[in-house]
Amino acid sequence: MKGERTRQVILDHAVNLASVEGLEGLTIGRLASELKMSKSGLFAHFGSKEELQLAAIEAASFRFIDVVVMPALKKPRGYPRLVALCKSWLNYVQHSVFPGGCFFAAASFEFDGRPGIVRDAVAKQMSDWMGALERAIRMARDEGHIDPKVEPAQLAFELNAFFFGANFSFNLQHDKKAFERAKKAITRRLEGIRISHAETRKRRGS
Amino acid sequence: MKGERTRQVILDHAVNLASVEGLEGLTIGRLASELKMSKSGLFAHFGSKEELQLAAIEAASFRFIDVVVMPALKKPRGYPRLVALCKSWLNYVQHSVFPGGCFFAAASFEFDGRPGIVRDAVAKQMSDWMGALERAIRMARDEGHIDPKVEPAQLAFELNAFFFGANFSFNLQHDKKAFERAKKAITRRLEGIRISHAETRKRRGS
DNA sequence: CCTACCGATCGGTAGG
DNA sequence: CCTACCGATCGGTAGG
Repeated sequence: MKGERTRQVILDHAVNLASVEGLEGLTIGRLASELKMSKSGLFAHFGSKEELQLAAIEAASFRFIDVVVMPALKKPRGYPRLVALCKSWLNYVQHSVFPGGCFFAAASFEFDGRPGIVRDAVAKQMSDWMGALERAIRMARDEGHIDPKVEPAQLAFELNAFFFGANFSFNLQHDKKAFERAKKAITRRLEGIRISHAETRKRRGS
Repeated sequence: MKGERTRQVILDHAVNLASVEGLEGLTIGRLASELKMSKSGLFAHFGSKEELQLAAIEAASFRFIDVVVMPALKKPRGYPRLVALCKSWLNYVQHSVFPGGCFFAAASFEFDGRPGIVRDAVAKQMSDWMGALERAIRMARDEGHIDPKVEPAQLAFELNAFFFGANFSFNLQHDKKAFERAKKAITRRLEGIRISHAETRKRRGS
């Protein structure tokens, strides 16, 4: 129906605006005027600013999954998928999928000092993402592609830190070497724990 | 004089408030009511919200230098000072020197998608900090404490990413292992490029 | 989805 | 440093 389509148009714009102005800086008045709607007409779709924020977080997560996670899932599980996930994250920031930089990095640092259900929703999205990253690492380990002593949560922490670092260097510092640096850091870390094909076969005893 | 003292009290509070609510979320009205001053009396110290934001950034930088940079400078240049800098950064977040988490990490992600002089001031503070980190690395290299092939800017990028990662895990995720993870990541990276005392003497030909 | 409105708060000013 | 304001905008409501 039409109401649902309008809602999607609103949310798409809300997500872009929030990535620049923050989830608190996102205002119903500005959103309405940019979309040439009345404030109350737009407001009626959500019922409160908090609901709008929660809906924006959900919409941003769909976009993130679409652009970062899904393409990587086409790669075979193990080392190739893990590398694909890292590459598509860096691409996602490089192509400014959200105009103000990574929506979730911004939201994480905006809400990390405040309580509330918006913060909880941001934290949930981030731990879902860290969980996905961890699973990709665990699979690579179970496939015998990386050192079995690797702790998935530790490596996920480090990779995510490099992603945040790339987002920071690129968007705040406008450093052209941001992605080169992040790639170098990630590659060194992953190559350091990689097990060669020959070694993988040997370990499997095949 | 008394005006200057009042100004410091205001800025001290402004910095704390901004670390939680963001530099845009910092409002003159709330600041005034928490300090039991009139809005206009407080306002007169700065002349505009933008000037208040710039003054808060400067005050935050003094606090940061005091707590993170100065103590590390007491250590001998080279590897010990580099390690001290990393440790005091993690301590700084662990002890919540700013109640809402690292002021500069928050400000970086808040302003990374917007133009203006506040953004420029945040970017300047961050590149000053990255510069200090780079210098500490370069000294360690020049002292023969770490592999001469290390690129200071690359390593500074990586260490800073781990700091942001620790801030994220600790403040948003309330992960008790945040600092353990960051320490492990930093230690592995630094130990990997470290040159032993014996080796340092040999390379110097002494 | 709209117009018309509400009280509260925003940054900022006048005048002292 | 204050009181007393200003226009603009905030989130939200009434009624259609």
